[in-house]
Amino acid sequence: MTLAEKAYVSLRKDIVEGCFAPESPLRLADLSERYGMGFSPLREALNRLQAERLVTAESLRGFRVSARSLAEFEDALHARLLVETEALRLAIARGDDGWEASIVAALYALRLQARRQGGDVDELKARHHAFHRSLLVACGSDWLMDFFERLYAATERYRIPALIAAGPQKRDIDAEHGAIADAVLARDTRRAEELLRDHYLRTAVTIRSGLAPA
Amino acid sequence: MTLAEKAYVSLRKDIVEGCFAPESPLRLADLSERYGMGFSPLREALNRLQAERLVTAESLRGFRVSARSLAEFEDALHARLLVETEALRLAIARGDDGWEASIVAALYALRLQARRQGGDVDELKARHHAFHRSLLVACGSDWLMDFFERLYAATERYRIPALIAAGPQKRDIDAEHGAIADAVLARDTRRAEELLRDHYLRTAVTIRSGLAPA
DNA sequence: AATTCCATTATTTTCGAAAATTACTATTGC
DNA sequence: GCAATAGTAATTTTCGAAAATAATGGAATT
Repeated sequence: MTLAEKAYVSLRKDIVEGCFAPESPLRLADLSERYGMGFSPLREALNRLQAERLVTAESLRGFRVSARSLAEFEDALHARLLVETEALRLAIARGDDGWEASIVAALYALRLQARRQGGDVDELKARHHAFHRSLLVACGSDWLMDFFERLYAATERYRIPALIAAGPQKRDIDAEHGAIADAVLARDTRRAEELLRDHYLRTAVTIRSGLAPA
Repeated sequence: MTLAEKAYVSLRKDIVEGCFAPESPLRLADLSERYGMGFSPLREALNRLQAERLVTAESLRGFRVSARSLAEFEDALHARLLVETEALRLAIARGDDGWEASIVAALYALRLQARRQGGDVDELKARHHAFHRSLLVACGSDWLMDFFERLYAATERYRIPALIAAGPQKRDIDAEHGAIADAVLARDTRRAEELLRDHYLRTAVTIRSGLAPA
């Protein structure tokens, strides 16, 4: 893996996880020290992230972490529902046995990590992402999967801080995931779409309440 | 405008217009000579285009123009219909007088250029793009507009060569545009969606017939 | 003849410095 | 006191060379 690729992965993770505050400038000298590389690979990574809307660039004034706002979250949520319900419909129509098995496996792995007390939070996030991706991956559309990845990252920037702010959840998220998986495996398109939609709308409620005061 | 931005604009245009054959390698030395700049701004532009799926990169083997295939075209078309019908619905629901006026203006400008014999083809393409964008811009969703721009570029890579290959059109594209604009201005969501859909599906027929032999 | 190995060449990737631009600070003039 | 300004520092952007890696071609070996 080249340095530019490493820079892309690290920066993307750190931005999504909120290590850099929204709108804070991403100075090359700082990044160079933080990640231990020269300017060139960092600039390449920043350009990729710019195309993904995770960072913004202004001519001759460098790069900043993209702003967060309620409006942008609502927009991303709306786009996400559009993209994911369509991808889910296609996946249920097209998915084969291997796809079904991969959903079961992803859900199982997610639950293992969720129940492990004091487990690695990064690993939990990765498995959560993997589960949601597994539901859609059989849609067979590179474009929809690309949009899914973008929107997942965009909304994750809101979800993580909101979860921390909201404290203990009243929701049984594990059960929600289970119900979605059941509906998908039963090829019940309408029910799966509805459950996935509700799942995201419930998360949105938490995020909105955490975002309103800020 | 920085050199990297110029490189991005030029490269994007040249790739969409097919100046570089699909899958052909984009060698830095060649690009450096073609665009009259060093490697750094070119690499930054290529990284942005990679995030947009117009170029592909392989570690330590540089960049290539993304492949074209019937499957990818069908995928992009499908995603485009999903995104644009939703954006159109929102725009019709939300657009104000200024938006309506901008559609009338864009259509008028497009027709002027289309009827000008021997006019600048680049200008015609730009106005065609501007007209289609004007229909959607009132949707108020940055994400959907972002996806629109991506998918427009992706499908334009197929449309231009197909138009050349197909020769004189039997379609009255001008009338199709007019009908779409009329339906949108009448706020007839269902009809507007249907006409836009048909418009793209007709273009798709031409593209498929031009792509099948290749 | 086919294959492996090595040397050479071509190309990408990265760095460090130079150039260009912006941001900051202190000073001047009113 | 405050705006304009010149000078300085900080920062981004770009270049050219160096380092790293891949591709090529030819000789030696099986």
